[in-house]
Amino acid sequence: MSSDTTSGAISVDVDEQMALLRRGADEILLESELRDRIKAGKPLRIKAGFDPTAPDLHLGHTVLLNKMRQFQQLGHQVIFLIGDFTGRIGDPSGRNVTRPALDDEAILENAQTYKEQVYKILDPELTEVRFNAEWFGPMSASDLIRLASRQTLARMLERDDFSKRYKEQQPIALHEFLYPMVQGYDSVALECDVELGGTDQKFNLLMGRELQKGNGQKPQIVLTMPLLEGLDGVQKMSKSLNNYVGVDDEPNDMFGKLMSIPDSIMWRYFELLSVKSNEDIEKLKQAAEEGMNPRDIKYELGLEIVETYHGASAAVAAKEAFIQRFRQGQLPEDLETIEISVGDEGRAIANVLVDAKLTSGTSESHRMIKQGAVRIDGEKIEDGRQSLLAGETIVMQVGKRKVAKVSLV
RNA sequence: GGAGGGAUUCCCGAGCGGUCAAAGGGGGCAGACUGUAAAUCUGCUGGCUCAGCCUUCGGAGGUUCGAAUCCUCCUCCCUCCA
Repeated sequence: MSSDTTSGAISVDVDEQMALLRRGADEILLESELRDRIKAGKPLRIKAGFDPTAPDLHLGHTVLLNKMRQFQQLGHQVIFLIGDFTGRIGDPSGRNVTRPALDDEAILENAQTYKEQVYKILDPELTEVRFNAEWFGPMSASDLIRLASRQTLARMLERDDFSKRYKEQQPIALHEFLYPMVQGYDSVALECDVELGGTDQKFNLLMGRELQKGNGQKPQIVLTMPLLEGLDGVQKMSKSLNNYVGVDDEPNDMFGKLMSIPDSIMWRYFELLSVKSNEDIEKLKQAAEEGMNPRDIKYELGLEIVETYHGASAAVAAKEAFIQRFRQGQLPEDLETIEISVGDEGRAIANVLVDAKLTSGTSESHRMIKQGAVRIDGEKIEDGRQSLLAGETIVMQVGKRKVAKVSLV
């Protein structure tokens, strides 16, 4: 990233800045305010808060980080706020039950993981990492009550999930009302110009505007980003749905997972995750219309993302490995040999498959064999009861994705 | 405190006392095809010493030749009334 950006002078044209910042955004409130502030030419203070609940990030989380990076590219100051204080409260957003609070140790640990991971995307020079316990820790009860006095019950119930729970007579703990106020107060403490968040955070982000107004500050601009769909292309990316690409995934795995997204959502991935310019993405779309294979467009996506987390050479290697493995049906190169003991009598194939962790049980082994998915040294196996004897080293495959080199002893 | 309803295989959700390893959907996996681990089509989806056997239907007992289906008690969840 080239940077004389810290000087405060921003050279990029206002329209161009707006086009980049608008990309993928769900809403900008108010867009005219953002334009005015950018036009003023001073670096803006951009905040995004992260609850230290997720031990590690997946690409869904990086949608926000990517938007933050764009602001940095344009020379603005980004604040990565770790909600260590608010993490103790638990965020009710989109939940219908009260979340458990985290303990101190977990918070510290998670915060550390964040710091390690985000600098793969953000420019450390232009990133301010803050913890909100900094100002809430010393806050007195009277300060907090004073803060709470600014809001009303009616205002709180404007929020969908609160009003829904209220109507359905579900419990809403009082402390949950504090969360939006506390988050909003973060913006006051940091004097933010812009706050980023997911669409589900809109209410909290708007609260920041109100509290800033009440404290004589210019209200922040709110920019919401959509939630990224997971590998299935439908549901939001999440660990529990197992449709995610983890920031720490191995290069080959990461590349492969990205290749498996439905073609229909690949542009969305570009829009929300890619560091490519709008023009470059436009060019790719053009090429697609002219008949470029969607697979090759996804290669571009995979290359870029693997490069971000593992470096350029790993990205190229991952792509090569993918082509060899799945397009040409070759075996992966760096296969480790595992030793499996078969005893004097030999051991049935169904069992060796389990020993090699290729199947989860002999029932599955037999099932796979019945379906024609099992090969040994390239030859299809018909009978799982057949015994393998010691002495040989063989390559066992189950389906296209599971392979093991096995030394029988 | 009172009155009802429910707990089923990864998830949702059917289930007449026998023909239920349990419908259907989702998810997952596999095969075919391909432009890719896209799309589409087909199949599989409790375990095992696998053409046979064994263990499942909240938990513990009971009735019966036989129970996911009937009875008793227990645990948890939901709805309504006070």
